[in-house]
Amino acid sequence: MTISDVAAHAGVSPASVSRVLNGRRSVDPEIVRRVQASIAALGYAPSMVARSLVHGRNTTVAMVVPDLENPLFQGILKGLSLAAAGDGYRVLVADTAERVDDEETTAIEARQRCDALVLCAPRMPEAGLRRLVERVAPVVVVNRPLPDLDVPIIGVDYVRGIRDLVDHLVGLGHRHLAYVTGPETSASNAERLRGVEEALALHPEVRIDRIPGGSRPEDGEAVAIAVVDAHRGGVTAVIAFNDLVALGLLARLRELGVDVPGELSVAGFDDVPMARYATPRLTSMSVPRAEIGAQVWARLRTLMAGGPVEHSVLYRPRLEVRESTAVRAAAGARP
Amino acid sequence: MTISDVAAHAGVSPASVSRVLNGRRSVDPEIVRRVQASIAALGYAPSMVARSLVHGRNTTVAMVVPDLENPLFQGILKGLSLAAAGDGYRVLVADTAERVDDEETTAIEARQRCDALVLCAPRMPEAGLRRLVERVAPVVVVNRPLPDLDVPIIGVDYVRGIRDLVDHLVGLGHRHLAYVTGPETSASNAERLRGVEEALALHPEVRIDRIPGGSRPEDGEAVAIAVVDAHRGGVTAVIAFNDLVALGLLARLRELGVDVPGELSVAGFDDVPMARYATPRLTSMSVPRAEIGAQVWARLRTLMAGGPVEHSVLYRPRLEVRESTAVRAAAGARP
DNA sequence: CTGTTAGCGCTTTCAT
DNA sequence: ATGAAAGCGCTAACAG
Repeated sequence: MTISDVAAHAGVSPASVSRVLNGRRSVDPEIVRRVQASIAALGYAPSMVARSLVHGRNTTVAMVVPDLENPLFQGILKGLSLAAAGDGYRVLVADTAERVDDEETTAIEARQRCDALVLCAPRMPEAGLRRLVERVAPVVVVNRPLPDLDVPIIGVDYVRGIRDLVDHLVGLGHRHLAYVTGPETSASNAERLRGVEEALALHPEVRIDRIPGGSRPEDGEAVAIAVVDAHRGGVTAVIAFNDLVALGLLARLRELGVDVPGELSVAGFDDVPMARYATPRLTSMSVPRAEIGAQVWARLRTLMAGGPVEHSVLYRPRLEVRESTAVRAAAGARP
Repeated sequence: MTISDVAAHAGVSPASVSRVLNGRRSVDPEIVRRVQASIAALGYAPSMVARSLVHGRNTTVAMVVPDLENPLFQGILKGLSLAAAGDGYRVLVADTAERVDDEETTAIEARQRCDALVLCAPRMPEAGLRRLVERVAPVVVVNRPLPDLDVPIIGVDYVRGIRDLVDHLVGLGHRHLAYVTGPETSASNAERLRGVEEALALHPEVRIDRIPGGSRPEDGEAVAIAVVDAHRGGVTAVIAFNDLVALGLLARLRELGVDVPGELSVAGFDDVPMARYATPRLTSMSVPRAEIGAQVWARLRTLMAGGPVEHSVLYRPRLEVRESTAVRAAAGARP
């Protein structure tokens, strides 16, 4: 069923059908009527593919993520998807299932199907990422600083976020903290660690231990024993790599009989939707997921329109104080 | 940059380039070498769109969901996306942002861009859904029973799930339960209500009140007061529409000083990833999200290959007993 | 205002 | 084994 069938049925030329389809105003109302009738009668639907070939674009963009189950990417995807839809674009998702080795191939393949690409690749080695980025333009990168590269980057200021979080904890009287690290190769973990360093420099009286963790709730549970040990060693507040880890940690700490925040304060990062329903409600650094998605779209759209590489943006996470962090108990207050 | 440019550069015909590109074996090794060299030299990448036009397919399928932030759809999307990727297909997502009125248009539009469609439309009126389904084939429907319609349906047996959950609670000694309802128009809420009815018929000694709720954590929080009232009225166990509601409810109940499961048992539905990290860990009915996505893909693939409408499947939720449900306290045990 | 014509970039007979 | 040529379904000049 093609545009010619409709044309034949309506007794006009394919061009006229095309005009009607595209709402060109310079068409005799009578023809418009006939064409529309034929379209309805035949149940015709235009081929977006053919149209794409002519126009040289898809009105589809791809987003590559390491894991669709991560609330951070979900939120960004949602924001991107909604913003793009506002301009008639759709989003194709490519989940690399955390397989860093497949990321480049996947990204290139996804890009070929679409007009532009959004890259979330927190673990890809920087050199490879740089090479890739040059190859798949127009592209916007999420959460990866790439100095001197001509690409819009929408990110989160993890360094500052961690500093602010440490400030909060220090303000509550804590002097001996612990940071449960994320995945070794995670770029945002590296930034958080820089945040830790900067906080240390700013607060000479403070100590921050590192406890190897991960990025999922299971990792948070697994690290609970180590956290308890650290607590025995004097740690009174712990910052988890992200909320998922914090939530897992919280669950396990409760089972281990640790009172949060009475004995130990716990904070997360990302402010996932569930953070505020945890027990106790989790203090976290909020990240504007949907807004990031929308900004990604804005950059992408400009790029696709042949516009300049717009300014990158770094969102400063906002502290959401809830119940899981509290003033340090007076020394010796613990039974 | 087209295939002809490569052909010119390599001094062969476009047809030969195409053959090389598609790995046809009947090509002189020397030509293969030259073409590959030219491709590399020119940095040529084939146009998937042109290829799609010729082949009449996209190798892309669309999935329409009411809300990308819902863990149920996220899991299905992930499963679908991975399974499809295994066959070289990608998934395009269309989030209708819960606007039921836009669903039909969105679905049709998304379908036009892709080779097939996955429809998650829990609130669309059945008549409209039936009409839509006929229009967008090949299509697979998720979580909506559509008797007598020639469409594969992958769903969850909510009726049975609720019955099993009630059985669990009754087995723990509870006789007066409450069900916090989901959205009025939700098809799966209707099924859960049927489950409630059947359970009632099976357990004449049991009573199940209905408390108007919703589908999100906020709804769970909002309904907490009503739940406490019901508890005063004798209810000892409550089933929430889903885990999100249960989690919100749990958080609020704790603040209201209600001991779960000591005074009141609480159960959810869906077994979202966070359920097992709640306080107390939430008893729930587990639903195989990723598996549903994979099955959806299997059906879709058969359909696209011109195969028959394969059998629909209904997954029976599995009871995950955790800490939030317990034996009913002896009468009068409450202080 | 409408129809004719020439592609968009690729694959695929069909000859050679 | 290779090339020429005819489309896939649509849009956009360009005539008329």
